[in-house]
Amino acid sequence: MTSSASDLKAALAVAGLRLTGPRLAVWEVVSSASDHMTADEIASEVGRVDPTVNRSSVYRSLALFDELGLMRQSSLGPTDASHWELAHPDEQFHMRCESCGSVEHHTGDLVDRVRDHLAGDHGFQATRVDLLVTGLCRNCHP
Amino acid sequence: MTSSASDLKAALAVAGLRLTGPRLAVWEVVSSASDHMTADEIASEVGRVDPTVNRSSVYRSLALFDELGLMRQSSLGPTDASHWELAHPDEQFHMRCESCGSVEHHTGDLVDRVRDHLAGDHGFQATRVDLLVTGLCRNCHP
DNA sequence: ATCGCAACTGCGATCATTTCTCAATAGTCG
DNA sequence: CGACTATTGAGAAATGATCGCAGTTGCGAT
Repeated sequence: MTSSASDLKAALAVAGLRLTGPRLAVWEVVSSASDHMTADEIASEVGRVDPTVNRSSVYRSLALFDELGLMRQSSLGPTDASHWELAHPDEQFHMRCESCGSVEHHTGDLVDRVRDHLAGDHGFQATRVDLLVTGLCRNCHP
Repeated sequence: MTSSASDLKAALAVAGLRLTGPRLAVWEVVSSASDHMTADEIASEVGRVDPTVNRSSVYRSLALFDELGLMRQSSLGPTDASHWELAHPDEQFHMRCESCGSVEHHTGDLVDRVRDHLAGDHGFQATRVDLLVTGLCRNCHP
């Protein structure tokens, strides 16, 4: 068991939950991915490692990890399937280029500044900021 | 025909498209709504006015209006159904209170500032900014 | 170790939302 | 009027996600 797996086990344990095969498989697939993945991609990859794992369990695991704050669900458009990635301590957002289709993950203080602005000016205490920017990336605009 | 309906007709005409019954009905329902609506709510309301209008046409009209920049599609969570509202010249974003469930539409320079920040620091030319903030509104947090 | 029980899973049905296909209809322009 | 094309209704189907249930299993307590 790798160290991140025992971390996962500990995180589950404090909530009275267990580290199971499906959950570990989902965790390993997502955490070893270089990019974010759709639930479907995750399910396929998990299925290659362990074909007995059911799709429902993948969804259940993802929802659980999201609830525990271990992963983050995001969407690249109202119609598209959700994407999943490990939660990052610095909140991040996505910039999608509508020309080349690339999706850049971006970390920075922008999200924090949005949060502060809302707290100050609007009395709104943000727990979660979902920001998706669509446009032309550096390589694609004139 | 109201003035906004003839504006709509003109906007369609420049694209070589027609103002039809279903399109007008969808337009009137959405533009007379005080809040944003789901496609399902729009379809129901359109159905009350004209029961012969098919659901598909509602979806088609909404997609068309979005493409023409007349309406705006947004989503309050990766799983939730899309919501539609008239496009607003000042871009706006949504603040959803996770306690009382209220959704506040907010207009302001925040979105523009995000846009400017990305253009300056990251060379990203944003055409669209989707911002959803979840948290506790003024009335619900301590 | 092994026991016991609640957490968890596989399975498959089911749901909700949205898109598709296609033949029929209807504006619009000459 | 006649042809051309946009548009529609109708319903099937694709997609993404969730649910209920009966059986299984992880893991702390014994």
